[in-house]
Amino acid sequence: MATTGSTLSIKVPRGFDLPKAVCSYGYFILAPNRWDRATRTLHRPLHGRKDRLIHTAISQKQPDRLRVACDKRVGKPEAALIRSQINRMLRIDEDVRPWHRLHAKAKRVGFGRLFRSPTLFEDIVKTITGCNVTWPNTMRMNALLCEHVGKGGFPTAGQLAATRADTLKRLCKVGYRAKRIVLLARAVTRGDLDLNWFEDPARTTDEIWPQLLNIYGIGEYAAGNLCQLLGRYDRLAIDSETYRHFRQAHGVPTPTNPKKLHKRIEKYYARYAPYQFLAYWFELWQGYEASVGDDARDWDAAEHGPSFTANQLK
DNA sequence: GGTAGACCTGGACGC
DNA sequence: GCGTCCAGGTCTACC
Repeated sequence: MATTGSTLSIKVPRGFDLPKAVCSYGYFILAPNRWDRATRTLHRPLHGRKDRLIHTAISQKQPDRLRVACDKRVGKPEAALIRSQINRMLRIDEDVRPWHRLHAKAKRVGFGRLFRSPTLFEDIVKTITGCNVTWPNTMRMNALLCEHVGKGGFPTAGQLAATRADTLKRLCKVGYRAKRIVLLARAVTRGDLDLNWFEDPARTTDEIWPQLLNIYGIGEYAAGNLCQLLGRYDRLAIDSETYRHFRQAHGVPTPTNPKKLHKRIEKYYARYAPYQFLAYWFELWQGYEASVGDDARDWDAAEHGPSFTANQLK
């Protein structure tokens, strides 16, 4: 880190644990995030004023605050931008107490904050790159998006809107997803799709759900995943991996009709309402850790990344 | 409303 | 080395 940079401090609530907040959802493995397991530091380029890239190193030396080392000098307005993005990624402001009252085991191990991206736009693109593809391929697409379009950071909507779908397909190997990503980026930059609308806590999940499905390329699984990324855990994101997990964890035989299993899964997790997704993800994540044989905080992206796929865990 | 096929890529496998 | 098949979620055309 250059000596000409700035260091910021972010206050965190009691019990906040940076490694647990980071290593809680697969997106922490995706570029441009980089988790240094030896130093328990998250390295992440963020966008400052006028979209300039600021490389940050986020660590927790004290229980009540995070230390953010920036490679550039940042003024007050830019520091606020950086803080707000880190706040979103780590869900620092989210109140996990109601969830912990409902799930004693999750409380005991400090599980409750799921890692996400600094912007909803990035979360949507990451969700699209996670659909209909194995996890190592998702890792590759995100790395190539950052390398070829984002100039090292995650591409902004403006950068992606200015890219042709053919170019994206060729350089970033995103396949048919290229058109979906470019259309999304152009809708955002034109103002046709207001992402702030989705972040408004006053909206109900029932209001948000059909609007998510209206986004080209977002189906039921992706919409469910985006709901949890928006802090709404009352919808599940059911995919082939959910089926695999539920069958294994709950001793359910492979059904002849997947729709019946779908309903059974929804019925089972309804007991944790409105935190169905957290309850599901808690089970799944513990299963991953048991399978890998390591605490998620000690995972290495290259070594453990390929484990995140139903086929590998059968 | 339900369903089959296309969309892409990387990896596994057989030859 | 080449061809074929498979996994993965969403969209579209068709019945």
